[in-house]
Amino acid sequence: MRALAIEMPVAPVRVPLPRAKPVLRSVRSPVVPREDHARELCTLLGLESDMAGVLGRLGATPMRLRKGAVLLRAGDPFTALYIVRSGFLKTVLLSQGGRNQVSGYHMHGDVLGITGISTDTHDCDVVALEDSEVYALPFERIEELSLDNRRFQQHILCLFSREITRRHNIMLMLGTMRAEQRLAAFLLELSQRYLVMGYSPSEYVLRMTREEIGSYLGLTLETISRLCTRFQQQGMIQVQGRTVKLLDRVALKRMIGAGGLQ
Amino acid sequence: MRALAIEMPVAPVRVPLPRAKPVLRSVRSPVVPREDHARELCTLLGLESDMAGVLGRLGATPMRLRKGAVLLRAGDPFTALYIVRSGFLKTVLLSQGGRNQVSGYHMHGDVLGITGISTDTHDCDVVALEDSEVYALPFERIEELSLDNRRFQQHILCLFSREITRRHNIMLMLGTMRAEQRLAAFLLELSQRYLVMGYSPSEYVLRMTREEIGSYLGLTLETISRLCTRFQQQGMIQVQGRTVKLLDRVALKRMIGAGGLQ
DNA sequence: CGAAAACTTGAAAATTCTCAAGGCGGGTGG
DNA sequence: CCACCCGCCTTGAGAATTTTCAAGTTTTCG
Repeated sequence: MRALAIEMPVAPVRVPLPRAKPVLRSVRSPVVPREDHARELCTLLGLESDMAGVLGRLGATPMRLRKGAVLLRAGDPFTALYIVRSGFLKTVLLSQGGRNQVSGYHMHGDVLGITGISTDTHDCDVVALEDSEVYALPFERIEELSLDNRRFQQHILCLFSREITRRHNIMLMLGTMRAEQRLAAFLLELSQRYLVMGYSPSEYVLRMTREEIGSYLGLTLETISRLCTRFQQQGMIQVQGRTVKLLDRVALKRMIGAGGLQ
Repeated sequence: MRALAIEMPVAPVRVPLPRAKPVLRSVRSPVVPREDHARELCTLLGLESDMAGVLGRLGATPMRLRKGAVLLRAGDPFTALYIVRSGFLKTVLLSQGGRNQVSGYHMHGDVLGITGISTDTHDCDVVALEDSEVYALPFERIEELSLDNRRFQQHILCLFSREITRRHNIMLMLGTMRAEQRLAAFLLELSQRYLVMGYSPSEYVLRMTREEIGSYLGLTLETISRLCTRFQQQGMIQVQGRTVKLLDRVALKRMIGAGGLQ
């Protein structure tokens, strides 16, 4: 483990989830009974609560990351998978030629580090874009549990499959959409994620710079900036620094649907 | 199974693998003892041969696909994974907006259909670009075997992980390379695959149209065509219809390394 | 052999990048 | 507390890349 600014273990942050969907200015964790990590893991992984007993044997270690902290660095030995409890992280792919690209943004419930399995080494950096909490799930234990428990095994495979599907969507975006469509898709994707997490889907704060958005979308920061301005002029969104309001969701969706390459 | 032009079962095609690396005009299968599918699966999956006994319980079904035949169509129920024995196939991603993109080309040893797991439904088309043979591996049996056999389980997970890594490389290509770099990377990738399979890495026949190459690379067919011409003028390759000779591999690699977005 | 599909090439248009300059904002040290 | 600095963002103009449209050629296959 080469991550530096990591403190552990974590006492869950006790911030009650407001009833009305709040503007997400900072991602916080739901209230969880202290020490009962297993039950929370059930939720995070999307398993039924009767699996909590089984998950207890995983030996999940909660970790806290300060903003800017590195959870994984390319080249780190692979020992565990990670699942995000709270906060916001990015994954950065690196290639031989100094090429690099943000390949994903991660929040509550996302799984990190899967690609390390085949090479026993992680192939990308994972960095916290704000104070975050993750659980480290020792991979050996995951394998053991999978051998024991069919439902758990199915769930793990399902999870892997979903990760591939997510990449497929990114590939479709990079390969077939033009700039404005990519940004619209990106904004709506974030919106959807926040909605599922119980936050306002129509107003949120970006956790990444224009440059990072551009990297993820295969565009330059200037293009992102210009598009934000244009979308605002067209009345589809309102941008104020990193705060975004989606004013015309329908128009954004229409923009994605129409045209594109070819 | 909605695939139509499928005949089964298969008597392995008996074409001896020439000693000198032949120009790959048509992908053929290596000689395999009749009926001993399990042993061949070991090779295809990259498992040691002592796993053949275990693999026998998979109940792998060989299938033969004529050129143009559809192995999977988006929406098909998920029941099995497939592994390519011979031939050449493409995967086509489809999205709501009529958007579609070739997301991969597959040959000897590649696994298909992984993304179906999470939704119980396949989300992309798989089409044979030439006469091909695949094994269908009933997913239930894969799960059962995984519960029984740790090494097999590890291998399956490893395989999934590798598939994600493959997507990562495509994302890097689409997100950070310009047209000429993408094509160079594509040609070298094919070359590498053929080398591993024991065919000439410096001369091969493309199995797909310019349009399909373009779709995979996020470019138009005209761009592909122009780039082929230009690469030829620059003496890096020689193209004659679908036959490609790589004349200056170093130049191609240099082209990928240099520059790009940003 | 003929039709259809695939490919090449040109020219103009559109998109996106690059380079450059300036503004905003938040945090730090004086 | 204020000024300053640094990172981040915006905007413009010109350049480069890639697409689009159009026409003609070659190849494939029944």
